[in-house]
Amino acid sequence: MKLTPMMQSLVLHFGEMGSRWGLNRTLGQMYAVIVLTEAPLNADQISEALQISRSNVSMGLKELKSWNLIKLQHIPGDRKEYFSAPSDIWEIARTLVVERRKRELDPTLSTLRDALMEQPSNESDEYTQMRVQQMHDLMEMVTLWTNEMQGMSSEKLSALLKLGEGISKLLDVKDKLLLR
Amino acid sequence: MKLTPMMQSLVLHFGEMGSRWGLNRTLGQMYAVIVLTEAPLNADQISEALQISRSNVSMGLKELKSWNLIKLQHIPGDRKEYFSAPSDIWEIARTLVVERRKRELDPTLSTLRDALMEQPSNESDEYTQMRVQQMHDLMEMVTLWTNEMQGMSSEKLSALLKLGEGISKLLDVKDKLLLR
DNA sequence: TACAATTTTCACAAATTACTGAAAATTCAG
DNA sequence: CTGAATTTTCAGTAATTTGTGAAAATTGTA
Repeated sequence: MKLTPMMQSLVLHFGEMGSRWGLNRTLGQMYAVIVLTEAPLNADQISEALQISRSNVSMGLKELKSWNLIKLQHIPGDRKEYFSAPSDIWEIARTLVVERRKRELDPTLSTLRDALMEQPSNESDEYTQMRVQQMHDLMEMVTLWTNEMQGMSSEKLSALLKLGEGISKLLDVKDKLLLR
Repeated sequence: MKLTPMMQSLVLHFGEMGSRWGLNRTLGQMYAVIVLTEAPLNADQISEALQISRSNVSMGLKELKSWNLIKLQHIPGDRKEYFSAPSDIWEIARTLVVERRKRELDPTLSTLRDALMEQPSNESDEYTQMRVQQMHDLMEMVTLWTNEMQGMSSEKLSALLKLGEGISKLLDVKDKLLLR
């Protein structure tokens, strides 16, 4: 499978970004090619398109599966496995958010809770615990929020994000309503 | 500077997480010790606390400065430079969000725009462009949203996050109000 | 200005992470 | 059940990233 120049440059860019997104170069490139191609792709096609070894593709697919970012499908009369990305970009975004939260927040939340259970050994530990408490509360709110996001339809999510600066005004309105 | 066991374990944890947060182990540890200690710290203290070389600390501080995560201050009668984190945890969160956006979204947004300007070479490129458009729109909304966040006070931000599942209901209410 | 204290830079070394090819394991059509 | 097709694993290697010490640059006081 040969990539068009447009695809080529997008794939290269997503490769660069991959590492900044907690994935890595190859994973970024692989996901780019899967997301940006309409037809489901098999491992050999990805391997050829990106000029990387078949085994590397296998490992990458394993990782993408663990992120729930790809869908496996079969094509009648073909024994190979084909992969595609969700057609709804909001579904991809929701998945990315929840998976990153799992990896970036959940373990920390648990460590922070442990620290809060400990007995402070001196006044310095007391300050530490105070900060830990603040971080914990903040992260817990973010967690609740991302959970909420999981239950929202793409339409609703889109409407929420479109609010943009409106969110600030909406909050004010809410306060007014409750003050009555 | 010797770390208490509580600090020690928190610092180790934030080291582990550092790499998942787009920083790296040392940067995570450094920021943990700065955030969790009340008094401002100088490079030698950090170097000693984390058992890493003075030059490594210097590079780490440079990086933390570029993230706007630390404040430089001077202590009367001492020529050394001392660093501390903002006391408001929400300020730290806001900074993290905007800096990650700069690194993780802005460059991609620009690449996506470039791809949208190009002339599709065939129907496959047309599909690609359609997806690029979707990603672009989504990322632009997120950008607007994070900008909005920058202008919000810690109190308001906290109130917004506390809404939790309330946000969904609030959105419904908003629609009702507008439908009248 | 001179110089000691402090910070920064940078070439190299160490550590970590990613990639490959070969071999093992699995899958499924006949 | 067999065996060819396909996927996965894994040990070794390659590439990248991170950390160090020595030297250079900067800072600020006397």
